[in-house]
Amino acid sequence: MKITITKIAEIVGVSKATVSRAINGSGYVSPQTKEKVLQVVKEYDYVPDSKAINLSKRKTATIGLVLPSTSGPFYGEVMRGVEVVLTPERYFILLMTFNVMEDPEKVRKRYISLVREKRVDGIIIFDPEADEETAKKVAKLNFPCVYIGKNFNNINVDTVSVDNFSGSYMMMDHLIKVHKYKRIAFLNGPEDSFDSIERFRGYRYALEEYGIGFDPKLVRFGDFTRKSGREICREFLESHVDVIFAANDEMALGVIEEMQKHNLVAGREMAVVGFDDAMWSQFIQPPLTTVHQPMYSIGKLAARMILERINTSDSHKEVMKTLLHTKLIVRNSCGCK
Amino acid sequence: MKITITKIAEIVGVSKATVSRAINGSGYVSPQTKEKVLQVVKEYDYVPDSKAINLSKRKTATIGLVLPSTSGPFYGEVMRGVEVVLTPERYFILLMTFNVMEDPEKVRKRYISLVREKRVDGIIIFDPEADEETAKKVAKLNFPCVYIGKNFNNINVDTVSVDNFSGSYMMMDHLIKVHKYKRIAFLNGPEDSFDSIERFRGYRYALEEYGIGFDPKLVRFGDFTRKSGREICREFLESHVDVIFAANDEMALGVIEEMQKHNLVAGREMAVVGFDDAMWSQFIQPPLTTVHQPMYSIGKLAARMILERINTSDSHKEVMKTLLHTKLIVRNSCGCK
DNA sequence: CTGAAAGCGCTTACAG
DNA sequence: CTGAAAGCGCTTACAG
Repeated sequence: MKITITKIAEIVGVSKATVSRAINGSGYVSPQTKEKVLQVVKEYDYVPDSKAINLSKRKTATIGLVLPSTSGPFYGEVMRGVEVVLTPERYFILLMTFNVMEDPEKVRKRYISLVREKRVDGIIIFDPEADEETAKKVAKLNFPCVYIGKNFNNINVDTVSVDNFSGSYMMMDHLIKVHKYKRIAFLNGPEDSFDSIERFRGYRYALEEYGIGFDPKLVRFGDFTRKSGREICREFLESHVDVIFAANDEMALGVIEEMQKHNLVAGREMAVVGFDDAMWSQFIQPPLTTVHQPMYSIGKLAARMILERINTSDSHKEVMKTLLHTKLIVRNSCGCK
Repeated sequence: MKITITKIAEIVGVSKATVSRAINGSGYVSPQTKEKVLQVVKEYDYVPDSKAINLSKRKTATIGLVLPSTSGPFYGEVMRGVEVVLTPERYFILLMTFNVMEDPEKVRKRYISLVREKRVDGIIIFDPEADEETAKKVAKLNFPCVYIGKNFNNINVDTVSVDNFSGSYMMMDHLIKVHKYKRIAFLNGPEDSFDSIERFRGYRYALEEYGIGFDPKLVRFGDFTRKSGREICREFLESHVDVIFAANDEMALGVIEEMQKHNLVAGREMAVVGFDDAMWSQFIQPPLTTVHQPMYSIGKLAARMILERINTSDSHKEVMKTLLHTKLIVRNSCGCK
């Protein structure tokens, strides 16, 4: 036998409205009535049904969080950041990832439904492969939403991402100023990856800045996997470069592994650096010099932006495009001791 | 101006009931009416509000998932397993972790509220530190729920966990049979950890089985951290043991690091093995021999059990206590090449 | 095959 | 300070 607010009201001998007010501390209730109500509530162990509250209040107190996967190097940090700001505000997190369905487009449809069905009050989307088409659809929903990792410049949607350009530049700065490297190879990521493009831009910019000629022969496209790191490493082995700057840690790891196979050690015969500061990057031999991405901060910021959107009724505040700084992590693979 | 089922009904010129039936494919609707309805639905881009559906159907189509943290070594795998079975069944996942609040008891209250408020249809709880008190409370709710990693034997709640005992035994079997080690130190976890207890039990059992005397001096309690691995390693350095079997990978890593400091390499001067198969355990030097826990399978199984509970109305099926097998991962730190 | 009506379990103006 | 009533936006017997 289910116990509802109606029942409590009957037992106490007041109206549902009063019970509601007593429980929520909203509106006036005489201390005596309030006490009586609260006592019966406790006695019957009554807890309001959130489904009814949600419908009545037209909100769900939950935020959707879409991630590329759960097991990746830093998605956990994003989650943590999101949680840290959302939990104290009494929001719940609805998780959705790409690591389940074959077709990413299905996931995109699914996260769009999430908001169209009003199952969440806002949504944080980390979808590195999202196309502008999708982003436009999302923007059109006119709903609290922030994209992580893509700053769709010409689309009217909030974003928070990392300054890949300056991160890459900082790394180059270290390689050139501290190590005096000249022949710096760049192991790029996929051509259409926004991150890759920015990191490559940082590479080129630094080259120019320091008056080192850009040599297209020193650039190769990989696909962010360890395997492509290995393969491309082989190609570079003969061309006598000072350092391979891989656009992510996975590929850097591949390079290091390939070198080991040839009895070469990274940081001695040739330096190797990465980007991401993956969890394991400090554990490999030699520990990897890389660029740390502030995933935790990203999560926190994204969550704050969502709350901001939810709480400001002015449905047309200007779009927020935020950029966070990276941090250079110097370990040993660059040649430092 | 919000578009609801009532509006659609008006436009088409039928009742809400019919619209509902047409959309959901429930009950009879003439093909003509159905088509008309669906067309207007499309035209106005109507999507039913899930909050209303939830209330009306008295369910939420979401499952709570409680995890110790998001960034840990294998929680991502649990999530993935859970998602893989829940997503095709059209369930959503509400995530809650311990990595946010100072006080774990608060989180426990929070996840209990989750079900009391009926915000979810079922809940999967991975809470290694949960006491019996909490488990009893949860059991009393009489609600689809499964605990991961604790098999509260005398409590009426579904559980799925890993067979730590046999995992530990397998490791011992390898150390003794393959490597002929005799002086096997055990670096235990916290005394009150259920996992530790079982792993220690496997250790002792194997010793007995192989007629190796149990030497209490070869057992130390750590706290599952890298730091305690380092500290305890020092104590063992003089006592000339063949191998240190750490109750988890973190501590094994600590041991290896401490050895390095003394210019000792794990697997040569002294073997070191762990338990967990943490993400990075294959990357460290030497790669760690350890016991793999099937976290992905655990996630899948837990999710299946929840669905089972939800779908069988017989509210009193017998309690399910499942145990999954671990797998020995032989790498090099045990002395294997 | 379709509609009127009750119901899901709350909240919240409004009136007193 | 409190209650009656409308409303949130659906679903689902029930009757026809």
